[in-house]
Amino acid sequence: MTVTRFPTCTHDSPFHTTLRDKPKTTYKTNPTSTSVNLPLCTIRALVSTASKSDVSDSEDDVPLASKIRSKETIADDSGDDDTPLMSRMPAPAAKKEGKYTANGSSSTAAITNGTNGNADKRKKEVKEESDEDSDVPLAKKIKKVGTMKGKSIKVEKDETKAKKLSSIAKGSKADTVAKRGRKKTDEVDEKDEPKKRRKAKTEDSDSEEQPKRSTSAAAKGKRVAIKTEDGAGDAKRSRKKKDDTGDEEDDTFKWWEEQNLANDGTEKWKTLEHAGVMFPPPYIPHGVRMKYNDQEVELAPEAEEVASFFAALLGSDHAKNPTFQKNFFKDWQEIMKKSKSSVPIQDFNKCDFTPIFEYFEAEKEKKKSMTRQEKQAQKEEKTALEEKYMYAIVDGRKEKVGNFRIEPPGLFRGRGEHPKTGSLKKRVLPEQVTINIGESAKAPEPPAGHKWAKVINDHTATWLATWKENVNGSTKYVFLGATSAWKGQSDMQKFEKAKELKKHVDRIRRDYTTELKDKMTATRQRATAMYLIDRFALRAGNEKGDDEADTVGCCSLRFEHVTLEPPNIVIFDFLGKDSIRYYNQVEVDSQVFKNLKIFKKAPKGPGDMLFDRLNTSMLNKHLSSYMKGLTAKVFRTYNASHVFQEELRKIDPNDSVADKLLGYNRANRQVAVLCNHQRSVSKGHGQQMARMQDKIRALKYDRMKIRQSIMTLEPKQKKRQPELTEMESDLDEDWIVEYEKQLMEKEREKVRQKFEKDNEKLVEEGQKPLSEKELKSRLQEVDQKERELEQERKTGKVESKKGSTLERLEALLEKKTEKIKATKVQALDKEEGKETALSTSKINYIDPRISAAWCHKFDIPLEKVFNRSLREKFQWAMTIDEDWRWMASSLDLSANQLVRLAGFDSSTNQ
DNA sequence: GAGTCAACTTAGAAGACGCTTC
DNA sequence: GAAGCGTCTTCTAAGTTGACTC
Repeated sequence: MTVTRFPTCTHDSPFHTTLRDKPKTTYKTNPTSTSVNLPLCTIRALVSTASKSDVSDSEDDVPLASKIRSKETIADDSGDDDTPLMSRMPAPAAKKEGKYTANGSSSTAAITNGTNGNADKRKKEVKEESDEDSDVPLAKKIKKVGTMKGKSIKVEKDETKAKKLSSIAKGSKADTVAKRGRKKTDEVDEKDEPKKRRKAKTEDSDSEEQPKRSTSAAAKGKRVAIKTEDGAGDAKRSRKKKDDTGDEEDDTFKWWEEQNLANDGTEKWKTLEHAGVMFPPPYIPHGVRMKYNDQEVELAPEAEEVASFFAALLGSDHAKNPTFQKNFFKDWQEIMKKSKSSVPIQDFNKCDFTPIFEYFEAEKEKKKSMTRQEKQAQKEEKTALEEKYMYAIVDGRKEKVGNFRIEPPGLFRGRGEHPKTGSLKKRVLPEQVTINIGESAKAPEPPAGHKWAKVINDHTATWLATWKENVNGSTKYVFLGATSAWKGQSDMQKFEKAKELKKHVDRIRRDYTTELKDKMTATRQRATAMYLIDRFALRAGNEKGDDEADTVGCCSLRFEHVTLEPPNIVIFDFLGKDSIRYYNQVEVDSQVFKNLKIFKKAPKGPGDMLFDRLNTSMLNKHLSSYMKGLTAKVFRTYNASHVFQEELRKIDPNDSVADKLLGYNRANRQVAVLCNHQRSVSKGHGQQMARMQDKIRALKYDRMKIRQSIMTLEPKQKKRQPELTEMESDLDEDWIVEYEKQLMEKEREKVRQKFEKDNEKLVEEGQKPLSEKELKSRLQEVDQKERELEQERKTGKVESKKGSTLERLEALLEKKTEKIKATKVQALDKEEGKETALSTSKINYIDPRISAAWCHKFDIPLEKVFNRSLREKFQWAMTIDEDWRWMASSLDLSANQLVRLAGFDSSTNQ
């Protein structure tokens, strides 16, 4: 039995094999297999681990996974102090002794807390420097701060380089100065903190707001200090400078520079203006007749509209889904009852929607063939109609609205086995829509002849409009866009909360480990669930209704979702959010294994809840006793960001930018795998992979020929370099014969083309074209080459070109080997990435400040890791705190220290 | 404490867009 | 300039969480 784990992880990481809903047998494959058609788990493991050197060619025939494993073992044994959090989860004995404190954390703690050997000296230095700094005239300080603020990381590149050079020359003086500044602001922050608490208490008697205050204290404290110095607190709206990334100039409210952000969780705005929502255009009948029982049918416009919803999906998985078909047909018939069709439609199987489908296809083609100008005109027309809805004015600031369009009618595309998939989503009328707007603002006009359900002025809500959809009765909202202050603040608070968890996580782990053995079943269940959420990034798992898809999370796991294989292997196999399959085969703590065995014990059977004495609210209530606002969800954010930074630490600082980026993407991928973020495989993926595989084989063939040339030229090399005699993997006699045949065919084609081209040229120049005899002679040369190849195959001897030397051939061999490695990595990367979606983790789970700091540290242009949308969404992370960037540029901080300072390292746990 | 609901975040699919290659 | 492909954007489904009610 092979435990499927990520060989990359030097710890008992929560990485797992993640698979779509496919037959189980497909995945229970030996991960050490070398077959080209590697099982996904293996490929993932290979890619995530394979670095340039990992895809070592000299070990070509050794299973890659095995190679990686052995490497991993070495890494494991190295006693690396920087072992990530999860590996420091102690073995049971250590747990008993309460050895949860991270080993090797002293240096880290020292960096953060200033408690290492030189700490006192440093403290003194810092204090002196800090005092010194306090004498700097205010105007100068403002200037100093000002030059750092508001610039993109890339803009600062040269400045950073200069700083680095300067600090090398002056023994990191720049660094010391920067630290001095940080220390000073920290001190200010500390002094201010009790005041802030008092103020907060006065403002809000509800002490539950504490975490929000700590959030602002952590992140805004320094900002507050800076603000106090530069007196720019009233800069409600600052103009973003156009950076060299080509981004447009725009108005951005830099809320992260504000001192007094509305943070009490009640009032979100004082004034709010917007233009309401945009309704989809009314249906215009196309008049194309579908067929019923081979007969053309004339439908009333309402019925035609619904039929068209289905027709547009012909060929898709939805249209093939029997539940989808059934629900659509039922709702369509209801619509048809209201109007008359020329032929009564009773049986779905007799319906032929192809004519409508073809009509849509033709329309698509028409659109495609429009000229550039026509397309542009259409786009401008659309923008003109939408413009007024695109922005809202919140407290006098212009903010982008996210989804101002009312969802158009259509067929509900429920995922997985949603019982209501295919049901008709009816057209939303203004009478169903509630508008939320400021009292002083003019309420938007509803479409002519209509009125709004309600117009309200709820200052505690961040939605601009809401309505209820008819299929599931769920509430839909119009919110501001991701770049808005509301969303940004909420995002930042989320990451601050995750950072805060690091202060508590050791205690939480210690406690749940103890509670795994508790007498009370409910407590043991809770502890076991916490273990699973923490270790495998499972979602909380609310219970679901019968009218929803049967998906589960941790608390809602059932008997059949967990298989136990002694001594301590657990196989999870269930459908999670969006009906994405979660399959993971893991080793667990022996007590967890025992508990799961008990929770599955008879009379429980399929259909029974594993944690029958636990639910998400009980779990979250318990978690919040450790830290205000701590819920199951926070563990996902915490572990994702933590894993990400740990993976970044593995990147060699001396690597090229391209290699660093490869490392960055791999780190991102690890997080995506951890969180089970999947995507569907693109249509052409198989073909693309086959092409890449062909390319690798062709390169190996070339290398084989070079090796043979070396041995022919210098037979003694066989003894000196026995690997020269090794057969290339993936190449066999049959393949070589076929390949050479193809090669010669291509060669002949080239000769013919060249011959024709030569003749054309000659004719152009008024000369006599070459004779057919010449062509024949040239082709005979290819025939000769083919015979030589055959001979080489038989003898294994390859005559090298004139002037070839051993050195040259060896250089050529090395080059070819490098090329093979690079192509293999590329192929593995592609294969691994085929069903892993990186964007979800980047958008939602990884603290953008880690990326920003990393880019800054290694001079990587930010746009290489964040596209324009992300740069806008995460603006707060780029400019919020000088220290993040400053830390990144200081030379005496290692990459490891850097990421620790980014705040996601468990080794700083208290 | 179970049930319900509002309000928000997280998620993958699909469509749009733009770059590269032939 | 058409095709192929990857990336970005939009859309909306599907989660989580906390408040409220009984």
